[in-house]
Amino acid sequence: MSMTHTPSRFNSTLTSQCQKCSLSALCLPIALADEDINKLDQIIERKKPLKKGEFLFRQGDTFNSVYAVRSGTLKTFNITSYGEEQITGFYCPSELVGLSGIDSNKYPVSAKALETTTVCEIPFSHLEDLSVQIPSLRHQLFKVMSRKISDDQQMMVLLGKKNADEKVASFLLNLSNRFKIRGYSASSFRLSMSRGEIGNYLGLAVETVSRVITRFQKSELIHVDGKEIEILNFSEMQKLVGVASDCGKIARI
Amino acid sequence: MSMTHTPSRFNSTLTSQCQKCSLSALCLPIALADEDINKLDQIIERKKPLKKGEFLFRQGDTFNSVYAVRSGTLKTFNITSYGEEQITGFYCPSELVGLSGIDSNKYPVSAKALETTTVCEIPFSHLEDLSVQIPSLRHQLFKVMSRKISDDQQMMVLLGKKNADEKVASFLLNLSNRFKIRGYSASSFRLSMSRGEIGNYLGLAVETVSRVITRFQKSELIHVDGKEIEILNFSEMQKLVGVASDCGKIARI
DNA sequence: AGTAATCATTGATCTAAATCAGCAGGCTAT
DNA sequence: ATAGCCTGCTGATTTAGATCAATGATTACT
Repeated sequence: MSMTHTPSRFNSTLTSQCQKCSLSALCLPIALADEDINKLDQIIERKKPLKKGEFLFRQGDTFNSVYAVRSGTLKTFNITSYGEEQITGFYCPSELVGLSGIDSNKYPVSAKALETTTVCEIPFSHLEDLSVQIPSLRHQLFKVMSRKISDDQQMMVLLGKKNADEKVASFLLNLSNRFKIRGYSASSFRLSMSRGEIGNYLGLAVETVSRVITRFQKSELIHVDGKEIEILNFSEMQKLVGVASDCGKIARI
Repeated sequence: MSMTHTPSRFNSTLTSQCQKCSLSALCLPIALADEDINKLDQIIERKKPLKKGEFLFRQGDTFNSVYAVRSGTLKTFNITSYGEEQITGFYCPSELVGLSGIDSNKYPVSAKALETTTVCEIPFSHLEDLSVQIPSLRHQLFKVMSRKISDDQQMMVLLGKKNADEKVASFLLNLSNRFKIRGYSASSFRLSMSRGEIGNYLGLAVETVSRVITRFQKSELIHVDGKEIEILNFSEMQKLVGVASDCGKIARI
């Protein structure tokens, strides 16, 4: 064991963690040269796992870092003036959480683990500095933020214009695609969030989510067993959400 | 008239347009040194005014530039799979349009003028280059994008959780604040969008918008004359939208 | 293992907002 | 001017989804 620093299971400077990480093709290192990945690697802190229900940060906390999910799932949410929680997003491995804190230097949302979750902490000031040295990293960062903006706008369309069936179908297909991109099955996966959380996110009552899911199962679009979901009929599901506008969206990385 | 380039009413290289622009304190030049403002100024193209109904860009167009609104108002919208328009935002002077195009190199929305509107075109590749030289510009750009993300998330809360009264009240107070920040009256302004466009944006039917506005007028919260709006009772309006969570949001630049 | 607590499902009822429909005031184009 | 067309307003009716209520099914706790 070295005396000068304490390499841990979560942070070794001998070899690049990012290079070994199976998510590097989806995460910030995308399109970076090996030596640049190493530079990025050195500013990243691997944190110890969060247990289900633990906070990564809270609404109002001072913003210092963005976080890349390594494993598990997070939700972000606001507390409204009536004290209810409003979920603004779910985050899968390789996705970046906390970007909304840059503007005001405080996180405008809280982030909480839906299951045991590990994240890479990326101090934003270091990331900004590094983005000056590495043009492709800078561009990637702009792309990630831009992507977030257009995804959120799609979400606004969903909330403003779609009915319950379309909302739930969009949600399931969106998750399916995110799993697919990460190399998991697109047709069979486990929901890490509760029906209540799905409803909260989609602007629906729990009961409505439950009824829609039951209805989808009866019409053999999906098969459900608790939190396990299997999508049986993709083309019908896609028809439901409106293939033309959404599928392109949903299919993009 | 020079032979080497053609200075126009909209683009003079002799003096910095940005420095003279009354919006510079709100727009990208915020916090820039004079010489840096000049550098920024030189990559910006002032475009000739758009007439009401003209497009700035269309969904699917190749992304090259972001645009700062100089005067007038724009709306951005998606065309859904059913061919309906879904408005995703309204843009006032000093606000940046087109950031959602960075990711895919195509604009995922269309942008259209609601009235005679002038914009500054900012080629994004130049802006990116310049952001390497000017740290405060780079940081400002990250901030603007971050701000957009958190504003859109507030909009998601509005669409998902609020009733018709709260939606319309939030909308009016949000506009009011944007006018106030720009040095116009916070209490008295003109809506550049139709009732139909407001409803579309808020996820409400035109009739509902009309009824809510009439109701607000009857309870003396506002006074309305066509597109002219006067807010008579700010505190009641703020109570309606839920002061705690939204007002801080709405009040920020 | 056993009990409490939370989560999910289903049915009955209610309601906010959509839809349908009719009309009036402004604008544009002839 | 005048016809035709949007835009906005209001009333009547309908409906999708919320709310209320009750009961299983999972999960968490000790």
